[in-house]
Amino acid sequence: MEKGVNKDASTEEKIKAAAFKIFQQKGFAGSRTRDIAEEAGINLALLNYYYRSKEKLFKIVIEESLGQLFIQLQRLINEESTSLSEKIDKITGLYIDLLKKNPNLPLFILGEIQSDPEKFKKQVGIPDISIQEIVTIRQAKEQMKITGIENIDPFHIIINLISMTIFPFAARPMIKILTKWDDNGFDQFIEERRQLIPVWIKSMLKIEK
Amino acid sequence: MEKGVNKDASTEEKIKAAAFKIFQQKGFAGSRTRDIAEEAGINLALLNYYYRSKEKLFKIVIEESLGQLFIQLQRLINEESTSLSEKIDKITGLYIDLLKKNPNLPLFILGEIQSDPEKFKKQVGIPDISIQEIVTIRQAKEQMKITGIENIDPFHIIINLISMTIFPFAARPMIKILTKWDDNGFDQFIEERRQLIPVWIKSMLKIEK
DNA sequence: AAATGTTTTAATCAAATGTTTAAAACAGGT
DNA sequence: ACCTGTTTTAAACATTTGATTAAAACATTT
Repeated sequence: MEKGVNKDASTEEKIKAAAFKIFQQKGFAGSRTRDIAEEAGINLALLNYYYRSKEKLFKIVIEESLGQLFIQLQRLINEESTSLSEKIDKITGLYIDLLKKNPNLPLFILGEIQSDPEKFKKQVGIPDISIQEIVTIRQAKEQMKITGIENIDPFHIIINLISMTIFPFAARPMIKILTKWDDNGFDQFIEERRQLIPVWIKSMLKIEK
Repeated sequence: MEKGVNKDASTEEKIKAAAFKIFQQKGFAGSRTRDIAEEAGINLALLNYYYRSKEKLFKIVIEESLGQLFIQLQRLINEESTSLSEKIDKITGLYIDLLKKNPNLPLFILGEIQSDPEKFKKQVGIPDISIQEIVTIRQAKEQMKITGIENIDPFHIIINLISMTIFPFAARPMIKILTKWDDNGFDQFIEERRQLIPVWIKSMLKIEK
């Protein structure tokens, strides 16, 4: 076997997948390396053998989590051929698709930032994608020559889109408790929102103050 | 001194206040009893002397945190004299006022639910206040005899109100990183939203699908 | 099959951390 | 001044937990 390269990827992957799951569920401080090892079905020492330390493993999980979220987003926003209206549809859909696969992701990311903003800043290069989002909408605003929203910072609209899309996932456990829905009920609720959110956002762009 | 009653409330309060701060910032697992003791400026053993255990102290913090959030809300919603429009203004304002004082609160609560929903269910009686919110809007919907939203579950509107109000606080550290705002800039942003959110919500109630 | 490099395991270490203990300091009543 | 109950402190305890070690198991090459 080639030296030092192909170290049986399956074990390495198993650990990372387990770390993803546990970290997202419990956060960094709440996750024990033993839990991750057990979840991965491997010996505890292997975790350090492959990833050196809990911190390093965590950093990888954070980076890949954010990567999932931001890279796709960037690609979408930069498509110059698509209209603003279409972009709103697509961004909403993109978020929802991603979050349906990783419903714990938003709270995980936001929680870790809150618990230690400095560490986060160091570990992750600040993504300037969201800033591009602002630029996009700002341009579009002019393009559409809408009167009456001149005084509303388009950043509000972006935050609204993101809030209405992401927040229900962050609040999912609480919503499930309150409404007594099962996974299916929640899913249906989200699918309704997939259609509704773009309508609301577009109407906001037309509202005169 | 009277026996067993007035146990120098100041110490007990100091511990609780410190616990509030640390728990909300770091979460349960991320908080060390030593941190709390230091923050409170008291000897470590006093924490157990007054509150028996970290768990018990945590439970108190959770309960009072939720209390702040829900009790006021309930009072407001039950005011039969105020119109729906006014209620929307007031609920938005109430949330914002509360969150300006405790910006870490939403992420703290939601994060703890995510990390262990069962523990949370046990520790806190499920608040049925939010359900009343639903009822309120449902009634109002009929009152207003709005056509066209017959097929939109008013729960969506409530979630939108809550999302647009709470989420920016949950994302506050990230927003501050992205926009490079200081506390003041963020504050101004929120004050704009205090006025804007009710407008958006009311317009949603009028949108035909 | 011997040698060499890689992966896995069981056992152990050292530090962190929630909790307890025993004694001291303090306050109020007699 | 003494007693009694309360509050505070320093030290210690026991467990948890991230990390390491040394040896075993496995695979590949020669």
